[in-house]
Amino acid sequence: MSRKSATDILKQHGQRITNGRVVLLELLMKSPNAFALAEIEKQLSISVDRVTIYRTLHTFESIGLILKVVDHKGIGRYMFGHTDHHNVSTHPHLRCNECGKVVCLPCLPEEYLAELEKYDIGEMYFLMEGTCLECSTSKTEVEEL
Amino acid sequence: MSRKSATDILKQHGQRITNGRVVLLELLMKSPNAFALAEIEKQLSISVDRVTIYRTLHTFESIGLILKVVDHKGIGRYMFGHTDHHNVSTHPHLRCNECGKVVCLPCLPEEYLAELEKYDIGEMYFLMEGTCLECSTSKTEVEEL
DNA sequence: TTTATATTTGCAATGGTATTGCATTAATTT
DNA sequence: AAATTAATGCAATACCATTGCAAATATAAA
Repeated sequence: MSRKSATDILKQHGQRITNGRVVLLELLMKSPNAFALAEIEKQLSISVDRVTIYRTLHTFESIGLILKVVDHKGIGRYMFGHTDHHNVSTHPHLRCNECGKVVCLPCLPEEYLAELEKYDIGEMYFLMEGTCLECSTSKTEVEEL
Repeated sequence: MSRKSATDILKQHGQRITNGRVVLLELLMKSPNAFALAEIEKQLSISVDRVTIYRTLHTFESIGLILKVVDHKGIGRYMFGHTDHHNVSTHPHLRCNECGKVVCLPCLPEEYLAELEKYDIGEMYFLMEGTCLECSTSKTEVEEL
């Protein structure tokens, strides 16, 4: 019942297995962070060209493996998963400024979503930047010392 | 009971009155569009340097005259007003792909906002891109011809 | 009205993210 | 192992945005 390996997932989607792709997908899979390209480059265990990373991210996005969001500075961030709905409509996210993780927020109420149906929405950005519960707890503890 | 002029607004905020600032603010005031810099440059009646426009927009934003949002391509867009709450928390927006206008969506339900208070939210992006009611109505009419 | 001041402007240069073209390399198919 | 097809790396480029600095301009003070 262990999670599928990056390799298996790639095969399943008809992707070629290369070091770069596997390593990149593994990185994205092992953390709920929303990585910017610069962060990915630093954290990859092998050296992969910027361009290749971008192209691979686009591919992963197009086959629904990862979700791209644009943060408030206009920088693209990529995270594994979060693609269980065909869009993110009912599934807003919070990106934590402390730890970088992206946590899922509760779904918007049905009545509210019904309102939105009128608008033929293509792209939806419901990304917030704040402090996740974990980080705000540990901050409080430090302050109390 | 007519709306205040751009000049008056600027004075009221202790801003110096220059052609560029007045013309820029007038442009933003006369339309509910969320302008990107390229669009502003095209539509200004006088020539103003890119850098000056950016700096002026930042100033306007810092004094609460305009709101900046980042669209799904990572491009900054600026719109007059929409700053009646100290942030946009309860006040999501829809940017229309047809006409470029930004319309305000209904506030999020109280219960939902209460959920969000836990997260110490700094930035909130609830910007959608879709079709506003006006445009989707006129589209339907054309299709029906 | 003139002078002093503080802010705003424009230009040039720079930073940073993202993309395109193309020849090379590598993975899969036969 | 050869043929085929896809992925990679490099260099160049496109775009959005920002910084530094000297010149210009708006306001305040004399």
